[in-house]
Amino acid sequence: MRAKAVSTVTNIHHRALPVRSNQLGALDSLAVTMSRHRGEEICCQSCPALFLYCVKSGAAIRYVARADGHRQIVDLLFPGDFFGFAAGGEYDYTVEVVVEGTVVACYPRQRMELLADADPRLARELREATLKAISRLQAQLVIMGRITALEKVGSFLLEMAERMSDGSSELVVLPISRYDVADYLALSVETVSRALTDLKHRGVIKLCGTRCVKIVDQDALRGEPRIRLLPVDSLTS
Amino acid sequence: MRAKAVSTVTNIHHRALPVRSNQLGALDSLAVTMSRHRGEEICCQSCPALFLYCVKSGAAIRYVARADGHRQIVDLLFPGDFFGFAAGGEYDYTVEVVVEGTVVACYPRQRMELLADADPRLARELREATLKAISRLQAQLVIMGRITALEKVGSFLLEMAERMSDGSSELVVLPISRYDVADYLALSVETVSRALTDLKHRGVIKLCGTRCVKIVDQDALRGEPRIRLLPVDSLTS
DNA sequence: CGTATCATTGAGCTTAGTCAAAAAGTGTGG
DNA sequence: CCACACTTTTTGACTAAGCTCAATGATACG
Repeated sequence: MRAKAVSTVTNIHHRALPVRSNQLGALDSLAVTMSRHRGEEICCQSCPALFLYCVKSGAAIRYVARADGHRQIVDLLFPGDFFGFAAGGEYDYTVEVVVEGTVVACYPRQRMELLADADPRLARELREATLKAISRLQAQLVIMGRITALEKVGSFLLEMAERMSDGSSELVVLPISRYDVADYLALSVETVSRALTDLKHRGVIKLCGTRCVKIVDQDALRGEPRIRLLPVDSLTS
Repeated sequence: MRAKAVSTVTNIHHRALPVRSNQLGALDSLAVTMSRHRGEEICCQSCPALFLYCVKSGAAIRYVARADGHRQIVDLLFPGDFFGFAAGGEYDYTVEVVVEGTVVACYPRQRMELLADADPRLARELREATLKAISRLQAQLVIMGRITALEKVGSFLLEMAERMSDGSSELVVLPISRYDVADYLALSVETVSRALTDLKHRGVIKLCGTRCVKIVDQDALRGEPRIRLLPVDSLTS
């Protein structure tokens, strides 16, 4: 519930760079790649939506700031993830880099739209990226719908495991702080911390360093059988 | 938390119908319009995503069913709203009609994509519809991030006021039951009910029939100053 | 008019938020 | 390399918001 401070430096690289040609090959000509420091904003709420972006390396969070100071993180952005979509003329969210040296590709919207008109292949790729953004949002919405904090944190870890270490690697390195997790899951920092230690005590996960989680019992996390907090006993550590 | 039963009848109209040519004029030729009964499914989780849809009249809910029986409603669909987007080959949600006689336009995805390749105008309209879907999801995510039940229900009412009676009309007719609202906001039915009566007691809204809400104090609902439940006093009704 | 669904209300209990403080990292500069 | 400051994380105690169970009213529908 506590907001974070933000600095605003710039550091642009005007080269075509070693962008692993994942998607949007058709867009590479338009791309301006830049590297940002931790805490810097890529785009911010109420600013004209001039660019579409794609994370090339590192990580960023996308959040909506409310008047009461609350910050709801609505998306976590990892390499390959696009952001910068806007229904109106301006962004209704802020994107902030959370990993030092995060690299982002920027595509000027106007020119991109024009290109898309002429190039169906590009238009399709664009659609594909948009659909993935929708998927992320829906997945997050489902997590938010979970009842207990333990379930929320559990499914969060699973999601991270899927998205980060692309595969079934059970080792998850969290790129964001407990505060960020809290603002992502709409929980308090304390509850996030407690949920993690609780999961550790249950033997569902192992904590190898504060930001490193090893998933031991994946089924327990997926566990639909309503996971609740503090079973009064079963503290094995 | 209680799931709802579902019937499955069909009732298709193969005519171009009085579809108010809002968007996707370019798509009308592909449209198959159909009318559905309350409780019927338009598309369902794990089914091949063959169509894109647009609500023409009535209302529908889009939800994700979890293994534990919990149903998380992720989107409310009103006239003009598109749905049926899918990142993979199949839907990862179910759409169910909640208003008797809801009319939906169906667009075969394959043919639509082909048409979009040739017609940039259509492609743009499609993108526009997708962006609106993203907006709805994000808005919902922000509501879900609210802390108290009163805030959730409050912002829900505001959202409904904006989307339904397109304008600043303070009279909102809820097309969905308290159960649906509960599954939409991840609250229990009882809490939703209590929140509404609480808002009524505070004089923020008026209830003219169970499904009809008149918003009296819009600012109080928007009220970022943390709204909490049961102030111990101030029961004026 | 009866039945089923929907909505409201009450009582008790549990979870998670809040306040507070300690502990563990992290980074900086002497 | 260590001391110091700062941030992040964890833990504890307390409180209260919301869930559960249960029952009653209201509505809709056949």
